[in-house]
Amino acid sequence: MTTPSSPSELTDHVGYWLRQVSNHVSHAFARKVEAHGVTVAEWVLMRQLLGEDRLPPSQIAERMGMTRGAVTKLADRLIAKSLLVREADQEDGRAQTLALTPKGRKLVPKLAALADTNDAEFFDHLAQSDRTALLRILRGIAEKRALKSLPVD
Amino acid sequence: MTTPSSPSELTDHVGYWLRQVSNHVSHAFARKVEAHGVTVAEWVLMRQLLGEDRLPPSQIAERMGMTRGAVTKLADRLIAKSLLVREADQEDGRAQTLALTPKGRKLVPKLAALADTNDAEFFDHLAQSDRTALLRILRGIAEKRALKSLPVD
DNA sequence: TGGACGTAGTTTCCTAGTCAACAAAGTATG
DNA sequence: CATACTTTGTTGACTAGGAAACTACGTCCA
Repeated sequence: MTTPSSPSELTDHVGYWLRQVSNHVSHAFARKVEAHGVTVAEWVLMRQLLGEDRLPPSQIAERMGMTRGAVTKLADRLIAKSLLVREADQEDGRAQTLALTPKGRKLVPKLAALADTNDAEFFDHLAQSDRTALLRILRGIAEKRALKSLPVD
Repeated sequence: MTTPSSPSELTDHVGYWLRQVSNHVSHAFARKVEAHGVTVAEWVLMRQLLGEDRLPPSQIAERMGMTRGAVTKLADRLIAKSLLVREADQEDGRAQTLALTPKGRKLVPKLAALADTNDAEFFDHLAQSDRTALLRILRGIAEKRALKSLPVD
């Protein structure tokens, strides 16, 4: 070839569009929850705890795909907002455990409603079949990845 | 209802899986390009410039969905690595213009190859129809958003 | 033509992560 | 049972980006 055969366009990649849309969605959601004084990461952490009632930070870090250091600081912020409590584990002297405060527990459903709204805003206009396909494909990829071990990020 | 009717699960939301997969993909790509001493954002900026030869930072900011401040710093880093040059615009005394150095121009195709690899790694296993559908759906959403104006993020 | 306004880019301050070093506690082994 | 290794969580140094203040230049118009 005489011309250097131009490299693939950014927009040729599925990953490009994925990031584009994902950032949009997350950003829009961030704007919604900030009215309640929390961030997306804070919401995700709180949501984890609603199911479990109490979890060690290490578990949360793993589920959220963050480092333990990040969870420490994230928890600090939530504690400062009185949405979370940190208690020493009785059995293991190293371990801590995180749990929602009543205030925190009360806030989660409101945030969940915002999450529903946000999701609807971006995906409800899709044909039912597309919605289903999208979810199936994404879950498939996520699962495939999870098997290949590695921090979820 | 007697029970507080549990709020929707995180995993009910398309947005959740989108973020999950998007973060995976970007993170994997980040690990690949860091071998060449650049970040994903740096790659995207450089890729923009390959097509255009020279662009004002404001344009780049808009295309990348970043603030102009962020582009200033991003450009600073690339300049420090001798991959980019910043020159004052002749016509407009306020304006600057960014362009790849020869070194930068030489690097882009290598990074593009990594982007191809990365994309293949995550999406090539999909059925052709799923791949097409995914791309179509994502583009559709991105486009719909773009129309609703707003910074791409 | 000079003053108000708009625009381009930079800078400062702040937030939220990572990574790596660490302390404290648990576990396993010679 | 003492000592090495592992694991839990925290901390500090650093990075990347956003928001808003700021500078410098351009444009408009009375």
